[in-house]
Amino acid sequence: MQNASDFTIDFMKALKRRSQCPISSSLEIWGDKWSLLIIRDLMFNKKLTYGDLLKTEEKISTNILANRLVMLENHGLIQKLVHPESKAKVLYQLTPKGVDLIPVIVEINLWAEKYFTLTEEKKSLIKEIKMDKEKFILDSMNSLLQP
Amino acid sequence: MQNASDFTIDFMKALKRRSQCPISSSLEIWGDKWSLLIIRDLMFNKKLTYGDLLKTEEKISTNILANRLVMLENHGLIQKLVHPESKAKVLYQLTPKGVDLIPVIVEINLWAEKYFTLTEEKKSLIKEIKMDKEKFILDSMNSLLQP
DNA sequence: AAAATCACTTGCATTTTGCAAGTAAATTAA
DNA sequence: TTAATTTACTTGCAAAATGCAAGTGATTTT
Repeated sequence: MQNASDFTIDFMKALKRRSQCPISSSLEIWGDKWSLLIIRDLMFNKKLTYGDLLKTEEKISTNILANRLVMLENHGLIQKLVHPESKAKVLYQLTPKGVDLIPVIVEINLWAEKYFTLTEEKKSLIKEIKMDKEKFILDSMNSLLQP
Repeated sequence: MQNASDFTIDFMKALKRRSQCPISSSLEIWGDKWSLLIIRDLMFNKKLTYGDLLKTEEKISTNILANRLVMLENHGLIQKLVHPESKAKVLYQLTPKGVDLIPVIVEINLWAEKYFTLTEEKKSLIKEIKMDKEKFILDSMNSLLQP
């Protein structure tokens, strides 16, 4: 289905921008139902395997996950790492470009807290954000950027 | 194609959440390539007609625009207004729920400015945001919330 | 009255999504 | 050592969404 040259076509298509608008350009990379969920998971867990990402509550499909990981990797938001214990496993982590999406993730959380009913766990996370948003963002980014 | 009962099914489907996660719940409403572009346009222009929204640089298709407008309206992010001059025209504007997405839009702009080449116009907008982000957000929201 | 504009709707081809089975390489269990 | 399991995808297929362009009924303009 999706072989190397098909993928290249998709990737090249994504490089051709609908407009010069920053919002539009961004949505072309991660404006779908799944990509920010992957960013979310890597933000909270630092390094995850393909299998870890498959097991989330939202139950992403294998082909969608594979496709999104390749897109995010090719756009420089995530990178693959060698797994310390197993050649069969791949680890993914955010790049600095991906880490820079944390303020977006934080603002989405704040918006959602206002309009959705959330679990106590999510509520306490958001309470923590609200105590000092900028500090939360900075700490999260620093934590993710060190090895 | 999309009649009232088909639409109800779609809308009810969107109410059933993949998970309790705030990010996931949000993406289920506006996590696509087009919805935040509509929010963007209403943020900068306050009230727009269907035809105005069709004429943007990104060239959204008529069926996609119609579908997104209905979804955003049904989820309470935008509302329709009677046009002061014409029964043929409909005006759309952001509700407070939609206005509350401005911090998200702002953070996306800041992210994009770091990773894309932007026009001078967009650069100066972002320069203005950076001068005092919270003030920019507050002023934008207040401006949109008054009649 | 005819033509143009408006907000959609529709037909159709293409693309994407989602389900579930498949595959080759690596690892673990027997 | 062999067999079974795990891993990261890949694939086949049906359903759903997207995008192009024409269509439609109501309203407005010529």
